[in-house]
Amino acid sequence: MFSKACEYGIKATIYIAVKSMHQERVSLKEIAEEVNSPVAFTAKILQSLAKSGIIDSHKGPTGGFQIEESNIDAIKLYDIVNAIDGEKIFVGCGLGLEQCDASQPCPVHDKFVGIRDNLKIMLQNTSLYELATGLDIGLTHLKR
Amino acid sequence: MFSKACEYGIKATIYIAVKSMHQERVSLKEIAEEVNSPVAFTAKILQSLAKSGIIDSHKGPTGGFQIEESNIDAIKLYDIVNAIDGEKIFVGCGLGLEQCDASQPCPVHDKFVGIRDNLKIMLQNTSLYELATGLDIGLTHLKR
DNA sequence: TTTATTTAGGATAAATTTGTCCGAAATAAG
DNA sequence: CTTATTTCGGACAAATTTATCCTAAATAAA
Ligand code: FES
Ligand code: FES
Repeated sequence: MFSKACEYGIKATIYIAVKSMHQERVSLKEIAEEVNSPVAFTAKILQSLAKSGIIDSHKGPTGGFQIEESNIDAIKLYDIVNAIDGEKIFVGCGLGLEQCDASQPCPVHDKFVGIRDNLKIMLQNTSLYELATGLDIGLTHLKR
Repeated sequence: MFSKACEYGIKATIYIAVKSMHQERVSLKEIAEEVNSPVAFTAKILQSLAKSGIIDSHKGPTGGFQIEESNIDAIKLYDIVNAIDGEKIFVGCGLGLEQCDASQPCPVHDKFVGIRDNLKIMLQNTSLYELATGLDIGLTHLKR
């Protein structure tokens, strides 16, 4: 469904959000530990999320990653997935035709579009805030 | 969403079904052309589908692939996806946790399970027969 | 029986994704 | 200013997926 990079990116962003809601910046190392992801690979992903403007990064001692608290509710799961995996999952043909086009549909078009749109809507309606809150109160988990 | 192998496999199977409904066997070469897929790679996929019992293969002149006509309605899209990509897409965690478990859920669990289950149900309810019929009457297309 | 045709299957290669390493740049603190 | 810490960014490596090549095996027909 999502790439590994995207899975790590989502988990990392949620963890950063939790810390940010407690006015704490968090280091790459801590993130990778909490999210159970390879450190250097996670660094790349966070770098790209920072460039996308979803998270903020600061170098040097006391540096690390954070998310402006006022943004946490506005950031949707959709934004993270779109930033890392791109929009292909939201607009691409289920059978890999170069273009998904209702006027020239593939055999699964009608049935696939519904699922694809539901996924998109779900991601657009899911805020980083609610995901972070669930984690913060111990309702959900980032590793097992 | 699906792997390339799965996309090719679905398209190939639908094409074979159409031909089988007209009592025709079809060669690898023809399939790859109609499906716009690499010949040798398609061969591997068809080989595995044959081993899974979804399609039948015959060697030699006049050989090729076919599907027993009485099975075309019983075969579901789910069977093809499951044979090629496995069940991970139907039971796996959206964030890649080793196990999707409602008693130890990841942050997206509740929202993800709905999408995942809808996909599964859709695939289970979609027969090869209806996909092949749509293609046969020119309503849908395997390439553009 | 010989030949032509077609799938089976193993080895290999290319492309992509995932993951590592290391020096550079920024920056906080002594 | 110096040092320690942390992210940045490029090069590189490993793993996986996608794709190719070639020979073997089966088999239909001359
Ligand atoms: S054309 Fe294939 S999903 Fe729309
Ligand atoms: S635990 Fe992640 S989807 Fe169920």
